Amino acid sequence: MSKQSKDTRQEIIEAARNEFLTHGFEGARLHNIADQIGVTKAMIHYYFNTKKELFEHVYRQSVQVIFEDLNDLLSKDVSLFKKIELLIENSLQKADQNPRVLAFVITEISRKSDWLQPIFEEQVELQVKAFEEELTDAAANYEIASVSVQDLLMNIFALCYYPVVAGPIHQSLFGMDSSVSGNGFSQERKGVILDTILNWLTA
Amino acid sequence: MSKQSKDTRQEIIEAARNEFLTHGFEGARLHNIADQIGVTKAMIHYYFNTKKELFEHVYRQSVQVIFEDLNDLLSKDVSLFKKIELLIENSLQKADQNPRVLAFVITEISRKSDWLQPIFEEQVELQVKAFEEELTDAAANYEIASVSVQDLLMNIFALCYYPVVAGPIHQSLFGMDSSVSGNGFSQERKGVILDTILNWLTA
DNA sequence: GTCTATATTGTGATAGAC
DNA sequence: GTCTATCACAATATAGAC
Repeated sequence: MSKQSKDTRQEIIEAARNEFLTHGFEGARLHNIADQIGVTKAMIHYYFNTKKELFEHVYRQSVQVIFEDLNDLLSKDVSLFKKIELLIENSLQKADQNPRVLAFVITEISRKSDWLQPIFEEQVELQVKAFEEELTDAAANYEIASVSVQDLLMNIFALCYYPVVAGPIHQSLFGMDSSVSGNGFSQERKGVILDTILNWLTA
Repeated sequence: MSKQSKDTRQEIIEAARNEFLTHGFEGARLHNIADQIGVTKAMIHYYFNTKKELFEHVYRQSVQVIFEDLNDLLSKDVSLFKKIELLIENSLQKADQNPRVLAFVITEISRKSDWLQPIFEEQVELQVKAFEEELTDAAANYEIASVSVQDLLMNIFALCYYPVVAGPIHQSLFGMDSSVSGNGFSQERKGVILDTILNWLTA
C-alpha cells in the first residue's frame, strides 16, 4: 500500500467516531470530521462513499465494543452466581470505560431502529441456551427463584446501563456535580447492583 | 382573539411534538411540521421565532408529562411500602402510556445536556427531604435495609425506564417481535420489578 | 394571521487536475 | 491518494403583500 493510505482511513474513522458520538447521525458534519484530521471532505468520500456508510462502520464498531465479551461470559465454566457477578462486573466496566459509546449505541437505535436493528443483530448473536438451562436447574434445586433469562439480563443491563444513558436527568434531579460517571460512582453502584440482583434471585 | 389563532398555535405544537419525537432536534424539519397541518413554514416563525424555541416548548411539555406526579407521590400520606409500590406503578404507567415521550426526554438530554439540563431543572424540582427521612426511620427500625434515596430512585427508574429506551436492543438480543412495549409486557414486568425492589429493601 | 418570494447559509456529494 | 472547485439541493429564517 502506498504512502499512508491505511493511516488516513483510520484517522477518518476515529474522527468520525468522535463526531458521531458527540452529535449523532443527523447532527454530525462531514466537514468537522475532515477538519479534525486536516484533510478535505473529498477524502471521506474516497474511503467511504456516503455519510451513511461511514456511520454504519462506526456504529458496528461501537456495538462490538459494548457487547463483545457477552457470549464468552455466558458460556464460561464457573458457578452460576460467579457468572452473574462477572456479568454485572463486565457491564459496569463497559459503562464506566466507554460511557459515550454506550449512550451512542442505545440512543441511536432508539429512534432509527428500522435501520440499525439489522446492523446490531449482525454484530451480536446472543447464545443463551446453556445459561438458560443453568437458571432452570438452579431454580429446580431451589438455589434461586424461578426467573427468565430475559428478565435477568434486562434487570442487569437496566441497573448497569441506565445511569449512564440517563445521567444528566439524575444529575438534575439530585443536584449532583458529575457523580454519575467516574470510577467512584461505579464502585459504589457495584455493591448496590449485586445486592439488588442477588437478593431478588435468592428471595 | 381573532379567527383561530389559538388553534393554529396548538396545531403547530402538536405537529412539532410528533416530528421531534420521531426525529430529534437535528433530524426534525420545520417543513414537515408545517406540511402536517397544511400551513406554511412562515407560520411557525410567526408563533415561535426559531426552531430552537419551538423545540424547547415541546421538551418542557414532555418533561412535564413524565415527571409531573413525582413530588405528589413522594409526599403522599401512605405507608413507605405503599409509596414505593405507587412510585413503581406510576413510573411503569408513564413508560407504558408515553414510550416515545419518555425515550425523547432521555435521549435528547443525553447529548445536549448543557442546553437541556437547565430546562429540565426548571420543570422538575424534586422534593425529597420527607421521603428521605421515611427511609432513614424505616432503616433505623430495621424495617428495611439502609439505602440512599438516590440509589432507590435510580433503581426504580432504571428498571422501569430502561426497557423503553433500550427496547430495540433487547428485541434484537432475544429475537422478540415487539414485546418491549404494550400492556402485556408492562404487567409482567411490574411483578418482576416489585420483587426486585422489595427483596432488595427487605434483605 | 397567513401566504409568496427570497435571502442566506450549509451540506452531502461529484468532477477532474495533480 | 489528495486537493480545489463546484454542483445541487435543503434548511432556517426574513421581508413584505394581502
